[in-house]
Order: sequence, then structure tokens, then C-alpha cells
Amino acid sequence: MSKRALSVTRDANFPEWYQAVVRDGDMAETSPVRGCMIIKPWGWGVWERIQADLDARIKDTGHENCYFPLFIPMSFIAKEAEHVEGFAKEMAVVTHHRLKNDGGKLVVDPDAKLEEPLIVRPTSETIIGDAFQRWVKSYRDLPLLINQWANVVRWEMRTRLFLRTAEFLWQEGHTAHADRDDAVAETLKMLEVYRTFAEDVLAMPVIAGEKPANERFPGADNTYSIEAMMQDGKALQAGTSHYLGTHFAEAQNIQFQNQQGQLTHCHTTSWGVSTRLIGGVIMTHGDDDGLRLPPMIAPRQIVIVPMLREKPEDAELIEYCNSIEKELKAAGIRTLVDLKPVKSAEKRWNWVRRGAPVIVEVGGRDASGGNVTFMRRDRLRDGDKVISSTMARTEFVAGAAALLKDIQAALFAEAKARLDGNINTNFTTFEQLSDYFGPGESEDEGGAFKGWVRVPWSRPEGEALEKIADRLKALKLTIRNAPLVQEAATGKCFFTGEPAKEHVLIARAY
RNA sequence: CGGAGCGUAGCGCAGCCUGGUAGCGCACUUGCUUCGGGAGCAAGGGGUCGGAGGUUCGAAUCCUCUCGCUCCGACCA
Repeated sequence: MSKRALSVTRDANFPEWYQAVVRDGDMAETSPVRGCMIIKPWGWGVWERIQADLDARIKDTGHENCYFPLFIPMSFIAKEAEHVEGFAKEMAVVTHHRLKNDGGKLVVDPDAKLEEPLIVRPTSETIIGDAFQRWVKSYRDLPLLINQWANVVRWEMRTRLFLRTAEFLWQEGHTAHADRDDAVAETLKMLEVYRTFAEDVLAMPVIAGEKPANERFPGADNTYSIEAMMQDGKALQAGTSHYLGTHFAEAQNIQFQNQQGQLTHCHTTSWGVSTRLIGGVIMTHGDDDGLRLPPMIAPRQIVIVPMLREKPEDAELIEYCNSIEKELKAAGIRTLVDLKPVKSAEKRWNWVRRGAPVIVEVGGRDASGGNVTFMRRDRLRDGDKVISSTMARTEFVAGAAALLKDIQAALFAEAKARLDGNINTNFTTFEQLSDYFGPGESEDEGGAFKGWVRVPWSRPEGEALEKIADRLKALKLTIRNAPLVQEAATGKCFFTGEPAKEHVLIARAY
């Protein structure tokens, strides 16, 4: 049996496998600062691809980018009651502005205390709202459609690279509208942007839907999400879009004069996706040999590894590879000839672990025959055997763009089949649900693939919903969302027995 | 912040119980031989054993405190 490129398999230990992919795929590493990550060049390249593509989509829908400060006056965050409640426990706070040398020891200067502490933004509703309050005067100023790419900090108890870090990178859209309909339409429009982006670019199928009341963003009237199914069957909330009603507008005095001359509060929205998407890509597409990147976000789509032998004929081989690279680049394909003075076999496996979509290996015989030998990362093996194909370089170059498209589509199809095939709709009683998922206490049980469950419900709120959430929590389950696209619900609510209004998805989640 | 486990070379670990001055595999460096594919042999380099204090002639090993990490809970994009 030939060995795998990683030391852990998904089946043996999914969390450990995830860490191995992140590390051995050169994506990121932990930092000296607790809970924060160092994103390495390959991982950063993926983020740059995500940014570039999504940014274009955000601009295409009429939004403009800008930038607000990292620090927010503490009083700002206190303005919206639910918002404070939701974020207060995880704030990084700046209280001083100077250090001093105290007998050879560097200490915080107690004389340099800030009059008002600054918090490091966990999200920017409050500071952007403060600007909106000044920017919006008239109905002619609306809608106000703003986005920013930024880092935010939430002092999480437990962190995992990309999935949950104390500092993470994201984009946050903030918009203000004249009325509810316009704001809700915006909220749903951006959810749809996220859905198509996740599916078309990340090849990550998701289900877009509305969060139950208990999972709403602090201060939102409605929260929508896209949810993706990871290879261990758990759900990952991959993006959110919030209709904030007039809560923030009222708290921050964001008002405009309408056409009738009346002073009216705006309806606002916010929406965001983060570096967590990269974690989603890893857990959607990775295999036991490492990462498999969808071509659209791979920093290098085709990597050419010349089989160098430290002999004079190497020069000719390098020239051959360079000329192929030139042709591929001309076709708009991100290509690299890996000339690092490392053994070819090692370079191959490094690119396998990094998930380069196509790895081309060129030896002397290929070169003299005008051929290339290549591997598709999405179909690396037949059983344990590595699959490689040889074809004429002209044919390869001519078909390269189509090959990448095919890989992109194959990765999506594979993930889509997993999502579609693992939503159980047969449960009718809580006992069945409980028996199926078990208490989920042991790691073994937690590790087994369970997938999701879809049940009809009556959309309870308040105390009734809390009770349901508690019962689910005992099984480590949560309601993910009520899919926007679903057939009409008939019969009784799975939880309350009252007439059902819609279906919701239940799953274990990250 | 509660429960459990773990910090020894870049990575993975042994040594600790029964104190005697640090070792294995991979990786790294050099040489030779190999090489249509994750090679073999040989010779090397690298560690104040997480930190501080204590016991002792002597501490990776025993004691106390402390910091950090991982997993499980609570919290969350």
C-alpha cells in the first residue's frame, strides 16, 4: 500500500486531520498571540482570490468600499442593548496609550490611562452607524450601500485556525434604507450573493435560510445564513446577512426626511463572510492526501515540476517547462514552474498537500517527445495508486482551461451529492432524533458521520423556542436555518405538535 | 471560566515512577551511489528538557508556584 501524504485520515480523527491539512498544506499556523493565526503565503493567496472575486460581486450589486477605524469608543457599543449583551463578554479593550521603563522593566504607564476605553471592533455596526447618522439627511441619500474589508477581534474561549480565531478577517457590508421592504430585499440579495459565491467559486454547496430567533445576531430583526455540510456531517455557518430593522437607527439617531418632509428612522442591514470560508473549503474538499483547492481560488492552478537531475540537460528541461508556462499564462491560467532545489518527488507531494488543482511532472522523455505528464488533484488516486496521464503539450495547453473548469465542477458535484444525500427527512419524534444522534458525549460518537435532519415546525418563539433549543442542546444539536427554498410544510410541528409552518434543518455545528 | 491531558531539537515521541549531567524516528548539512518518481550508505549540525523558586553533593526526573497548548463543556462567524 502506498502511503498517504498526511499522517492522519479523516476517518481516524477528523479534528486532527483538519489541523494536519492546515499545517502540511502551508495554509496557516498558530501565532505567539493566543488564538490568533499567521496566514502563510499559500493560505493568503487563497484569501486574496476570495477577496478579489467576492469584492467584484459586492461592487456589482452597487456597494462601495471604505474603511473605518479599528478602535471604537466604548460608549458606542453600549447604545444598542441587545448588541452590548451579545458582544460584551468577548471584547478586547484598550485602556492605556503609553508604556514606561520601570527599573529596567517595561510596564504600562498608569498615568497614561485613556479617559474613555477603546474597544477593538468585534463588528462595526456602531461606528459605521455613527457615520451614517451624519451622512444621511434626506431620502435622496438612500439607500446608502457600504462595505469594508477589515480585521475584527472577538476574544473567544476556544479557537481553531480559520474556523474560529480571536482575530479574523472579513468583509462587513452595512447599508441604510428608506423602508423595510428595501432593507429586507437588500438582506436577501446579499444572502444570494453569498450563496452563489460559495457554490460557484468555492465549489461549496450551501443552504440559504433564516435563522431561528434564538440564533439571531444581537440586535437584528431577522438573521439569514448559508450553511455548508462538512465531511464529518457537521454544519458550518459560512455567511450571515441581517435585517436590523430600525434598532440601530433608533439607538444612533440615523434619520432622514422623507418626501413628505417627515423625519424618519432608516432601516439598516449588515452582512459578512470571513476567513472561516477557508476552513469550510478545507473541510468540504480536503482528502487524506491534504487540501484540494477549487481552481477558482487556487493561487496556482497548474504547477509544473521539472524532474531535474543536476545534470547539464536540466537547462533544456527548464526551458521546455518555461515555454509551457508561458503558453498557460497567456491563456490566463495561474501557473508556476517549481524550480526549488528540492527532490522532485518531494515537490510533488508538497503540491499534493497544498491542493494545487493540476500538478504537471515533466521529465526528459516528456520533453523530447513534446509531452507532459500530469495529475488531477481531485482524482489523485485509483485505490491507492496515483493516477497520472501523459499527453502532447499542445493538446494539454489547449485543454487546460477546460480541465480546470472540469475540476471545479467535479469538486462541486462531489460536495453537492454529499449535502443532498445526507439530509434525513424521516424523523417524526424527538425520540428518533435522540436515538439517532445519541448524547454525543464520547469522541467516537461525535466523530461518526450523522448528517443533518429536516423537520416541519411551527416557528415558535420566546420561551417555547428556548425550551426546544435546550432539548436539542443536550444532543449537541442546533437549528441551523429554515431554508428559503422548500416545499410547503404540512402536518404538525416536530416539537410542539401545532400546525407546521415551514421546515428547519437540525445539525451539529462548528 | 469548569473538567481532563500534555509541554524534552523544526515535527512526532522515549526517558521521569526507582535523581548521576539527554536519546530515537522524520526533517536539516556534507560526501558517495542511486533516481520516470515519497531512494541507500556514511559522516555531521542542532536542545539552558515551557518558566520561576525549592529539596539535594547532583534535578528533564522529587516538591511548590506560574505560563502555554490540546481535547471536552459554557460562548461564538
